[in-house]
Amino acid sequence: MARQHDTSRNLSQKPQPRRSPTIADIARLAGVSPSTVSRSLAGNERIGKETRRRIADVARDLGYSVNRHARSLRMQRSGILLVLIPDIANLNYSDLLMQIDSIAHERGYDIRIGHTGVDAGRVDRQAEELFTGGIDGILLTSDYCPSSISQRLAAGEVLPVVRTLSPTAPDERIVGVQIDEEAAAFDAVSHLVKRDYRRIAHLAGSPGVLVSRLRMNGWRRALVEAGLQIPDKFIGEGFAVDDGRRAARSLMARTVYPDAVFCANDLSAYGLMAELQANGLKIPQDIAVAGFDDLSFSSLFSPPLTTVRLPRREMAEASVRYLVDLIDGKATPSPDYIPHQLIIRKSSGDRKMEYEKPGC
Amino acid sequence: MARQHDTSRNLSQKPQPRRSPTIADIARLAGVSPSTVSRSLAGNERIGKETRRRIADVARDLGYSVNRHARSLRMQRSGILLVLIPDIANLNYSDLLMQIDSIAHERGYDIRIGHTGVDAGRVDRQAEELFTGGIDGILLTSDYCPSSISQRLAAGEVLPVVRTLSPTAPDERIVGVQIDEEAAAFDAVSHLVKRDYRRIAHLAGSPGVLVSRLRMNGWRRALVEAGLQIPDKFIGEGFAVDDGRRAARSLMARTVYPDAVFCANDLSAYGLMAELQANGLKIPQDIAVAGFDDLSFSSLFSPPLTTVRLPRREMAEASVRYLVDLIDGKATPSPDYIPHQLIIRKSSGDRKMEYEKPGC
DNA sequence: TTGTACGCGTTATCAA
DNA sequence: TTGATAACGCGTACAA
Repeated sequence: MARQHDTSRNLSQKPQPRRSPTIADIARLAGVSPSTVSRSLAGNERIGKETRRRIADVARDLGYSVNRHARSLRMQRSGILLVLIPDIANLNYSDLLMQIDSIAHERGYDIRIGHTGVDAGRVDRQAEELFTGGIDGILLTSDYCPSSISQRLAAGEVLPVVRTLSPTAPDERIVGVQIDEEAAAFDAVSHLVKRDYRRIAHLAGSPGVLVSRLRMNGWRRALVEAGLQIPDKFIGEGFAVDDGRRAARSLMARTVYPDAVFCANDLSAYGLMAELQANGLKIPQDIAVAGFDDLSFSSLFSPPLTTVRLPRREMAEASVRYLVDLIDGKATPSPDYIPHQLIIRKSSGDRKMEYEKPGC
Repeated sequence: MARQHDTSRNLSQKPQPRRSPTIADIARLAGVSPSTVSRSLAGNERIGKETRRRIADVARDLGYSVNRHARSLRMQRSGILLVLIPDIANLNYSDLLMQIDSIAHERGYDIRIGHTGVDAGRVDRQAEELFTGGIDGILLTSDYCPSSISQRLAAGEVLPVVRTLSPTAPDERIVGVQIDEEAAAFDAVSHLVKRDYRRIAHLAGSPGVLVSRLRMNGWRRALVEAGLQIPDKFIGEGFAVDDGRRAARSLMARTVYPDAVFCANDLSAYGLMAELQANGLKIPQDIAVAGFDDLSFSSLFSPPLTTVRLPRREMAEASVRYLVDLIDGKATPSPDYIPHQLIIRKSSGDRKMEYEKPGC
């Protein structure tokens, strides 16, 4: 029985958002024990039909919802996946993130974001929570891997960690979901060859990153198979828009221009195109361009950019599924390559074609 | 004393990632009580110098890190902010999100993302955690507000909820951090007028959204003040790229073209420009274009897009600070408008100017 | 079918 | 300066 006369406490307490209902509250009002409420709300237990209804009613009336921290503490399981992303404001990652979020949700998980590009120390701390129960698993999307993770991996522990997007394995033991980067680059460059471009330069990514080497290898192999000459130097390096701009300037400083450029990603291709166009060069008439990623803006540029479409949806799906299986302790076979696709747009138009460019 | 001979349990247990150290473990090894460990690790308590050192050493050796769920449960405080975002893959939001994340971190908070555009029911459930201790506060970035929040707000409760980016208040009681949308639109259109454009059309946003009405008002007012005719119809509606494309087609179906279009946001301006250019129209010679948002790609288009820069960094900073103050129960004055800025680029180039377009 | 008792890891209060 | 104790809200083994 509540003591009806003890109003002093109510009067003295601050206007704090009053405590939200717990299963104990429901139990009291429904005239059952807390454990019965817990079981009933969990669903799949043997509970009296009438009891179940009464509990459900009270819970609804009270606006009950479970305290996730209490549950996580008790269950030693949080239902949270940590996704490590270098840069949310990069469309390649944010698009992937959206897919991951939606698929994780289908599997009953929420995601937290670890911003590796901004503050690695902070991300390392977030990753530690894998061992304190704060998070259940980690999804890597770049070659960054928190030190605590790689240490334990090296010690032979099996951890719920999966990598996608990036083909780089910070540790061999981390399973990855990826495309065949080299084959994709090969396809893109071979397409340029087929369109009669002959001096095909490469805007390489970052030298230290495996994905750059793979895409470069694809480019090189395509040239070799076509019997074309391989330039001794790239026209530039880097994945950022400004790297593309810089590459364009260095390109235009030469005596002989390439007639096509295969860029390691779309972003740098944007910068390259913008700078070339700002200096009066026409794409693809003067120089053709191809990229890698297929960001949503690539179809909007004038001319729209030919590029390799990264199957982000499929990668998200496969990697989340794999990670969840790992968490559940189910052994699953290591996944195959996800199929990629070359999207041909006007930036690589056949140089001998007539363009529907009006005017001029 | 640990029973040295009780190895049976170690043998029988599965290769589970063994339990991570707790303060109890540290206490045992350091020869003190758990409470002392807790206080010492928390920092600002009166702890013996030697004791403190010993505890710190043991904690480091064990690789201890705090269990966030246990702490949150005990503290009734999670250190997590829920940010409601319609679409992470929209640069306007993802850029804002990055700023928010970084500033929230400075203030000691982590953020969780609520994807209102994808699954509103799910977001409503996430918002419920404000009352169960799962999250400490909510940051709104669109006009979407979870039902449980608006209900309690309507009931007069004071909640740690702040809105930014969107000028729409789902509820008057929610404080907002915003720019003067109407003035910004006015500035953009006035700039077009100054550049001698006379038939300035408007690609409106979504009719139901306040931000659309504000930007439209700014457009209208600028025309009125310049003594120009106000078209009886918009050339289209919507914020998406495809809405811009559609608007371009409807525009080109007319007998008299406008000579400039003020778009409610950059994304729709991208679509408009792409479609106009695909049909041989030149920007700005045939039609000038201005947008709103200043996404990072707007400087890359050819021609680069004139637009209103949304001060996302400043908005993130002010709104997070305000939210944290609200959580801490500090009364702060409602913030003023954040200053905006018009970024003038070539898409609104003076029509009488000679362009450095080569060729032709 | 339901209730009792306990523990998940932490911090706050109180007493020493 | 330190330790014992309780409590945050939940789920579950065990007993009834």
